[in-house]
Amino acid sequence: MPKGYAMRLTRMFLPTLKESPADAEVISHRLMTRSGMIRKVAAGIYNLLPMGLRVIRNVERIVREEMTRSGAQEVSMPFVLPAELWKESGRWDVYGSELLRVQDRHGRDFCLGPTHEEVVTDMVRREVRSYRQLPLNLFQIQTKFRDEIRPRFGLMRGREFVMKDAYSFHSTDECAEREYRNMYDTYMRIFERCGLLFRAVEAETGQIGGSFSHEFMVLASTGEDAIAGCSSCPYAANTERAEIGEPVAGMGPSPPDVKEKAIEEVRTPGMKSVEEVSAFLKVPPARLIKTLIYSTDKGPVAALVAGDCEINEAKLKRAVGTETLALADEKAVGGATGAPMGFAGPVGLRIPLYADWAVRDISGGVAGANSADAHIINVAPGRDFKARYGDLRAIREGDPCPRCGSPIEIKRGIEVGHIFKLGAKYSAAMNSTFLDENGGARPFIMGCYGIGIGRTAAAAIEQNHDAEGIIWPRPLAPFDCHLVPVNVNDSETVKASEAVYSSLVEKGYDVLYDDRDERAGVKFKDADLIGVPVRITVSSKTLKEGAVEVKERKAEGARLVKTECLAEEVKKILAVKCAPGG
RNA sequence: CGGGGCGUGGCUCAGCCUGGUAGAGCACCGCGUUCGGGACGCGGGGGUCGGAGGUUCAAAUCCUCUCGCCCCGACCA
Repeated sequence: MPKGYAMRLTRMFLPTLKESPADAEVISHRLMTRSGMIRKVAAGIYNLLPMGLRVIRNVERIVREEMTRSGAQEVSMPFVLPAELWKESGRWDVYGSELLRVQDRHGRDFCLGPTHEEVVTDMVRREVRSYRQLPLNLFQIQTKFRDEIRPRFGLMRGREFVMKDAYSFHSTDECAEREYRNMYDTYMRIFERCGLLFRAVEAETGQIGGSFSHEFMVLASTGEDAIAGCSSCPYAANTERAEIGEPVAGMGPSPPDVKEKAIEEVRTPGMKSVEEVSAFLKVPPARLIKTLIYSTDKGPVAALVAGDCEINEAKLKRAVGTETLALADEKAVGGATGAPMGFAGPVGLRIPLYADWAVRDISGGVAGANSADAHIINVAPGRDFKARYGDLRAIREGDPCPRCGSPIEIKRGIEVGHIFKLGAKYSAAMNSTFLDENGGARPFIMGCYGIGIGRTAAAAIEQNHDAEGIIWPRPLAPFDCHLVPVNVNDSETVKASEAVYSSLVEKGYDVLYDDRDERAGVKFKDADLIGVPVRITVSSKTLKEGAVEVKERKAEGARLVKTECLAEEVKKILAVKCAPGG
């Protein structure tokens, strides 16, 4: 077995902090800063100090090994990318201000790479001519730059960040889907090896595009994403994506005894929000027909949802079949409804109406009257307006699972990985083709697969910490053992500590040796903060019994272990959940 | 991009309203005591108060501009 990494704390560049900097609001950011892993250089841009880099390298190593094992090949593409490629794919204009653009001395346009579909597509189209050279999966672990509107949360959401991105090229859909499943399985292995609690969920494709995708979410209460999971079957999806089945007719929110009456206009001065109208007219929110006007590339449309529901814009976008979708501004609302914002309703509207299933079952509904300060009551969908019905609302806790009908649970997660089946989106746009069996030119079918390296490390902390500090899962831990001599002025203690130090390193463990002349309390606090899985405390007290103290970071108490049994004990502790090859 | 807030020693912050010689805690250096959960005493070093301009006898403090950073919002009428 190769020797482990030995480090004395008196020699290590490890500035720990008692207090956390004022700008760190999430726990991983605070703990990474306090434990001397990272330091901020500018908004969303960080230095990685030795302790932080060791963790990042651990994530990278696992990702690299599993990607390679799955058949992907590592490459390295540039960080500064020429504008031409981005203009060719069309994204130079649509990516927006997240794309940091720069010019060289000749005034030529470049950008800092936020992702590498264009470059890899260009690379492959230059070299790959035949279906015989396919499939191909190329990955890199590399720095990206996205000029986020609001960088925050340390490594969780920086502007500059390290990402593993992989791109696969195929001659057929079936082959691309096979690779998608291969990557899905690979990602499962990667995050399992990282020792994280996570879930793979169906996801929206967003800016990258493509036909379907999954996100890999580390479960943590502080996560930025909400995920919907079935309480009894494996269905799980990002709430942006999660489907809701068509409800059985007659099971709507309205009481069945509401009599069908003719519509009637009522004055509702200044009552715009669902809450105001509901309270004013004494009608439950579920009987309001919330009408939202959207501007799309197919012109204005109206979206109808029950007053107690939230619209899901991704679903609306799909239903309308539009590329762009944005809530209409005051002017556009006026143009479509003839009324100021807050009084739109479906009755008499001359633009396409898209309605959520739940609206169909409303009787005695209330909606805007399309004139200022007025609503209409006794609205009956079907009688008073016609709309295209579908699943348009955001999923909620307790909604039925679209697969099995059991109640949905909402949990929070941190997106650490995302896989996409892209299809021919980029290859077609960039005229990137190969020759098939019949000698015909066809665009590559592509997939792309990303993992946020730094975010994975941050997510591990969000998921594994306590009031004292980080509790590293062993595979990501910067060290295996944290060796603490209680008093470095006691020669017996030092002698025993040095012996433990060299013997554990000799056996292949990475050992952090706190040889500082500090009080025990200071060393213990730092040890808890840094979160190395095993702490070994050496003191004259226990040495009298020929023993040292072993404490697992994640466990409560410590126990005495005879020095001659220490190696065996450490091996036993670290073997639990020890990753293959790690 | 809109709103709000903050820039004072390496870190966390007070001082600003009401202008008058720049402070505390932590960290750092020295000496001593202490030594298993962020010790104590004594002594010490370190800050053009983000930058520029203005008002004033006098500006960290008031005014203007500027830069940086942080928070909220920028989809639910």
